[in-house]
Amino acid sequence: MVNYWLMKSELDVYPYTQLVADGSTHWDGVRNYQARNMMRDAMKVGDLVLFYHSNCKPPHVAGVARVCKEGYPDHTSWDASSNYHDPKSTADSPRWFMVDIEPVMELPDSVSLPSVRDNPACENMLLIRRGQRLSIQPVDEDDFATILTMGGASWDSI
DNA sequence: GCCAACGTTGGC
DNA sequence: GCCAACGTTGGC
Repeated sequence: MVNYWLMKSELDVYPYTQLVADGSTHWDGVRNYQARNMMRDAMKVGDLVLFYHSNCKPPHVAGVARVCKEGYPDHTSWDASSNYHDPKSTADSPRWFMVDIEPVMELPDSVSLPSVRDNPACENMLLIRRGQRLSIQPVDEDDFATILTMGGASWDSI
């Protein structure tokens, strides 16, 4: 069974175009337990991801990605030279986990946060819930399909 | 730059 | 275990 997710990336830190250029990437640096648990336990190879650009005007869903490697320890957590270093995490007892994702397709039309907020079909999405900060969120299949349509795409284009 | 929301830390 | 202080996220 395929699950659906939304992953946030700051536009000026790691945009979707960079994922396309890289071919795939490991989603390191997540230091939030809820997000970690999703990557460690719930995200499976083949799951589809809405790639969301935050910290830009307007924030928007830029493309679709796919999980290509399931949860494994985030090695940056025990790398003392990394910005993401956590002294409580070691290679023997890793505290933080990541997945790998690969690009599937850039949306023909990016889907802005205001447009999601204005679409009644999206009213239950976590993304527009007040105070919602999670950088990785589960997405219902219906909502995933709605965003695809709003982005000028469809299941056939995946 | 501001600030609301929320997670984490650490003293008690 | 409580809770105040602090840090971070992220839209605006």
